[in-house]
Amino acid sequence: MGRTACCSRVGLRRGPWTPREDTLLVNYIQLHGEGHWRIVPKKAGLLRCGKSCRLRWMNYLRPDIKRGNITADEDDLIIRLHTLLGNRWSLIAGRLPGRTDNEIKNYWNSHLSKRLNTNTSCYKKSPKEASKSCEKPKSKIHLPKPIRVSQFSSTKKDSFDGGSTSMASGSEYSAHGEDCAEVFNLYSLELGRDGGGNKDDDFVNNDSIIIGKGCEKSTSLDQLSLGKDDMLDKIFEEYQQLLEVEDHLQSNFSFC
DNA sequence: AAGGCATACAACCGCCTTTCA
DNA sequence: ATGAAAGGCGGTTGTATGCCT
Repeated sequence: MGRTACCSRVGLRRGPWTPREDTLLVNYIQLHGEGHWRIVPKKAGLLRCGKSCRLRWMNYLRPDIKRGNITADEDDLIIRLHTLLGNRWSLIAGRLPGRTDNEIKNYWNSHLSKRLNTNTSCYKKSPKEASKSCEKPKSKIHLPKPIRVSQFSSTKKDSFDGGSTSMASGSEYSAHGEDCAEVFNLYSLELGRDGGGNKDDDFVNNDSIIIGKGCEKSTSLDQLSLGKDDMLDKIFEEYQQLLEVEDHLQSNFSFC
């Protein structure tokens, strides 16, 4: 509370990272793993704040980051997920292996938001009707901010387990637990069949929420550490579910 | 060729949540 | 129970690059 930004301390470098700094950071993390970002710069010999190191690693240096253009499939998935989840980039990124929240956020801001703003056509409406009543395509079904559930959130210890996938695994937790339940609640709200009672109660307390195949709230470590293929399968299944639910929503609501 | 403008994206900021002593 | 530290997230900014006139 009321702390100054760590990067504002005098003597610390800011701005673009040099290749040498990247190398120092990568070498350090390969040796010691992620986490304890506060001490990373000191130990790695960097004149950066810990937060800056974390950001650089998460958004740029991690070996599992997929670089290059967003594919059409990813593009489509981002749009659909954004429709359901809003600006919750980390959740969206959790469903796009190798993509970072920052990258998706940038992509959205520079490409998709403009594209969608100019595309005022309405779902399944005649051009006539659309031009009459559509101001904007419905793209927001926002929930209150989700509560982080400690059961699923990785602890500081967890994040220091030496893996290169701390962030990714955290996202996987989300992808298969927390936000699935959340999306389920969201679907329930939209479909007018509240899962019963306070959705936050469900979200937090109901250990047996079943979203459908491939999206159950699970607490098993085995399930949390899914293999890459399993993860991709699950993502694909969830994608299909999103499509189905979206179709359902479209047939139940008039969007404009 | 040069200047202005638009775009893309890396990086920073500030706030919130979680953890732990 | 409480407060500080650390991690995480979304919004915003700064700058490099490309395109257009």
